[in-house]
Parts: sequence; structure tokens; C-alpha cells
Amino acid sequence: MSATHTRVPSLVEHQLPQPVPQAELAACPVNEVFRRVGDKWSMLVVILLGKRSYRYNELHRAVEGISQRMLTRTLRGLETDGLVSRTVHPTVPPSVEYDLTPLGRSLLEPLSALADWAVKHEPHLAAARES
Amino acid sequence: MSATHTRVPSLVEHQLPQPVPQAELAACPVNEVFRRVGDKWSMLVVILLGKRSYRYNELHRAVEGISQRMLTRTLRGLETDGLVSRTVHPTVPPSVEYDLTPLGRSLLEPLSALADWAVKHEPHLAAARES
DNA sequence: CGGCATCCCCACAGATACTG
DNA sequence: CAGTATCTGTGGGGATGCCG
Repeated sequence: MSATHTRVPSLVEHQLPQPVPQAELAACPVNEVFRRVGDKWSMLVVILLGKRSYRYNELHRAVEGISQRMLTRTLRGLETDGLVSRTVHPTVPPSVEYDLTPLGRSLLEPLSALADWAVKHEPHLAAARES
Repeated sequence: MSATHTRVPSLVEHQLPQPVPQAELAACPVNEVFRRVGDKWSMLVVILLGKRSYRYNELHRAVEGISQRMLTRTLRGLETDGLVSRTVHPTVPPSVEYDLTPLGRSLLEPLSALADWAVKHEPHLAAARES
């Protein structure tokens, strides 16, 4: 009777979940991860580094479209999150090698699962977007 | 606009002299999907709708922090990509039901794989960010 | 070679108010 | 209940230039 707590009897026969369901608790770290790796370039770099190690300019050429600024920012971000390791070889000229850490490599697995889904279903998304 | 492999081919350019690296071809749809579902709210909504169907204000309360504008935009985006279905029940007051489409439900699987990873490893990210 | 510093822009998140 | 309309700020991201 009170308008503050509207029941929807037909849709939900049993108990309505609490206002803050565990889904949010479960989804919140996901959100964190997505915010971290879901930007324009990060997972692109992660996937590349999943194949082999890259040097800075190698990545710059491989991604092709990324600016130096964004590549650096992306790598630094992944590095501070422990997903990517940065190894400086004190040669001349300097050489910097980027690798996936074990943590980064573990991310690669669910990421490639999503990648497979994307490759498989992205046409559907594009098709659905037409209509 | 996907700047990732935007070639901006000039009209006279008939063939690509250099093949685009396959890593980019493989990663590009992933990027599309991430750009679509990797925003602040989309996958939160997808995960919620993976449990059951929701009505508009139910979602508004469940997400709790999202504005009406953002919820609407998120739902519209997911809808136009064929991930979410919107069913209007012509009652009074109006009632709108949101569900995952089969396509959306198929996304749920790799998404929850990533979600599991996130729940498991997000502490590591946070810990790594300290140092 | 492998960056960092700076300037700038615009797309998009968020709040607020109003409507069928 | 389920949205639209409008305004505004923030920051992601590109371009350019310089440096160890």
C-alpha cells in the first residue's frame, strides 16, 4: 500500500532481493578491472604481449594508431597494476622490453575467451545496430 | 569511430600494399565489444539482467549510483546492439521489462569468466598499485 | 631509442528539471 | 512509472615538441 515499496507480484513470486544485491558486490571488482583494461588500448596491448615480448617502438608500430603518449600511459597503467613488466636493457641505444607478468598472463585467458566471443558475435552487434 | 584500424583509404587506393597485422584484426572486434560493454554501467546491467528480468526503476534502484539518463542510455545502447530486449506492457501505469537476448546471454558466459578473474585478482591489482 | 611535457578538443558522464 | 531535455564539467585521447 505504501508507494515506497512497490511489489511486483506477477514478475517475482518469491522474495525480492535486497536493494544492494550481491551482484553489485561481485560486479564491482569487475567494474574496476574493466575500467582498467577496458580503455581504448590496454587490452590490445595485453593481447599483443600475450604472444611475445615487445619493445616500445615495436608496440608503437604494431598497434598503429596509438600515440606515443597513449602507449606510454597504457604501459605505465598496466605496469602499476602488475599486469606488465618493464625491463630496461642498459645498452646504447637503450632498449626497453615489455612482457606480461604471470598476473597479466592469467588475465589473458578470460580475456581471450571474451575475444573469441567478440570475433564470433561482433557481426551480430553490427547487424543489430543497423536496425 | 574505431581509430584502431582506420585506414581512411583514399578513393583511388585499390589494395593495401601492406597487410594489416593479424593481431590487430583479431583484437579489433574485441576492442569494439569492450568499447560497447566496457563503459561504466553496461556490464553491470548485463550481469544483473543475467539473473532475472528487471523493470526500469528496479534497475535504477539496483545499480544505485546511476542516473536516469545514464541508465536509459546504457539500456538503449545494449538494446540497439541486440544484447537486451525491451518489452513495454501497455498497462497503466506503464511497465517496461528488460531482458537479456540470447545474444546477450551468450555474452554473459565469457563476461562472467572475466568477472571471476576480476573477483579473484582484483586485490592483486590494488596491491600492485600501492607500490 | 624510448620516452616526458604541454596544449587543446570534444565526447561523454552526471546532476537537475520536466513530461506522457 | 518510465522516461526526455538541457546544461555543464571532467578527462580521455590526439598532436606536437623536446630530452637523456
